[in-house]
Amino acid sequence: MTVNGRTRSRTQNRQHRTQAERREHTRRALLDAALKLMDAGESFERISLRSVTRAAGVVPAAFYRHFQSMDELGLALVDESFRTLRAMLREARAAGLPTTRVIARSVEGLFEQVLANRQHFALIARARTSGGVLRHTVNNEIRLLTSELATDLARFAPLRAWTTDDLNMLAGLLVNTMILHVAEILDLPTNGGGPSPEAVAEIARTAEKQLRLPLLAVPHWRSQP
Amino acid sequence: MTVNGRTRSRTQNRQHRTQAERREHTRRALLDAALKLMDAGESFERISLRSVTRAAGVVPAAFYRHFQSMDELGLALVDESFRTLRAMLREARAAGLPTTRVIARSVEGLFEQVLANRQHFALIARARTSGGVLRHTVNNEIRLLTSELATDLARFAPLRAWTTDDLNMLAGLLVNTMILHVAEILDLPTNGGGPSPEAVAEIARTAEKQLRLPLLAVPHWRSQP
DNA sequence: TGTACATCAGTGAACGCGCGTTCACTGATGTAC
DNA sequence: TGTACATCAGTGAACGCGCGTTCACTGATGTAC
Repeated sequence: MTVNGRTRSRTQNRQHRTQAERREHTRRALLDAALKLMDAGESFERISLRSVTRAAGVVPAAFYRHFQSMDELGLALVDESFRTLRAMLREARAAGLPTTRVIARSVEGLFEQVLANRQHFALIARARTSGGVLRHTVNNEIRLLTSELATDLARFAPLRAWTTDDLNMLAGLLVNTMILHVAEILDLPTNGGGPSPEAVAEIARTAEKQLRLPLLAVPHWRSQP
Repeated sequence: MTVNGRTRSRTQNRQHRTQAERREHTRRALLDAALKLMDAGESFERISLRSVTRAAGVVPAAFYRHFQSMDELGLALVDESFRTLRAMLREARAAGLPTTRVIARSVEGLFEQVLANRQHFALIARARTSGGVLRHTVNNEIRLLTSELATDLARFAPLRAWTTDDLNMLAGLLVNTMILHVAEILDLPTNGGGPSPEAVAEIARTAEKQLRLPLLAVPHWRSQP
């Protein structure tokens, strides 16, 4: 590959013919570069604009053709990540509610999705306690998901008499528990391809128990304002 | 105050006569400066060595008389913070276990301590999901506290038949829940002195319910290996 | 279809800045006699 | 107690580096005729 060849392929963004395609290609490269750096263990705050453009194979100044700042890129990533998560939840709801082993199946399904979308979930898990704009956005999204879960829960017979407040309390407990275990999954050492299935199964077992325990108490809880 | 006077007071570290006192004074100033910066919202990773020395009123090079790196200072802070937390827990245990309103009292006590030691708890809460050395240290300490709680729980009659695994599962659920709410307390807007008592009480109410619910299920749980 | 001009994604060089780290130094405290 | 020397916490200047941001530019794609 000649110097000339390399230069041409960079400025032309290879196989993309139209400007719109080139533009989208670079934008994606920037987003993916940031996700890759986060997945490699860096917290979003620590990632520099220059390291993103470097990983995307583009000059630093090119960044500004797509985002005004790293914060803006971060918000785009949060958006994208929650779109992944919501799509997953929508599918899970559409599939109907199996009455047997609901909990075990849900945990399995979530963990599968987490491993299939490592980068998006790592962003959410990491940004949740970071400084800056991302933290608030992520926490708001999580609050939203929690109250959606509360609405779902309200449909179950044993929970119909519960106050909204108590439903949110229960949903919050379940969501928080799952977030912890998702973070654990993402922290697992990953020797080529993913963490060991045994380690994942171990975490899944604990997660299932921690979900089952509070639900077991439902019939004995007296919900009052 | 003359230029001469200012210079003298800086090099002499004011009222400290012995070298040991001077040394300790500066070390404390560095630790406190880092805590102050974290309490102000920065994540530990983002705090620069120079900003710490600046806030401590000392020249950057002086830092190295006390710590080899920011990581070393961070570990000293984690140590200190968990010493605070452990002291609190030890006291709570020594005070005996009130049989009525255990949960409400525990939550109140913890939240009081959190507000009295904002900086130490903010460090723990923030470092838990940061990158770098601090995260592992903090998570190990939390795992340790969790298994200590499991040991305590084993003394209660309804839990005597539980497996160690299940006790740890329960303790993990309780600890994780409390960590979430401690983080919420620390996130509350603080208008001079501390967050509004109403906001704290609201979080306390949710926390109490989220602890009470799984405990309510204890008599109905069949613990088996 | 062919030509002349406009658009604009990406370039490359430059800037000033705060960073971590080094070093020889200063001057107050500590110590041996 | 007084003196001479050692120790060492903190100084101040300097370094090279990666950072975010700016700018005039280049050259391929898009468009009007």
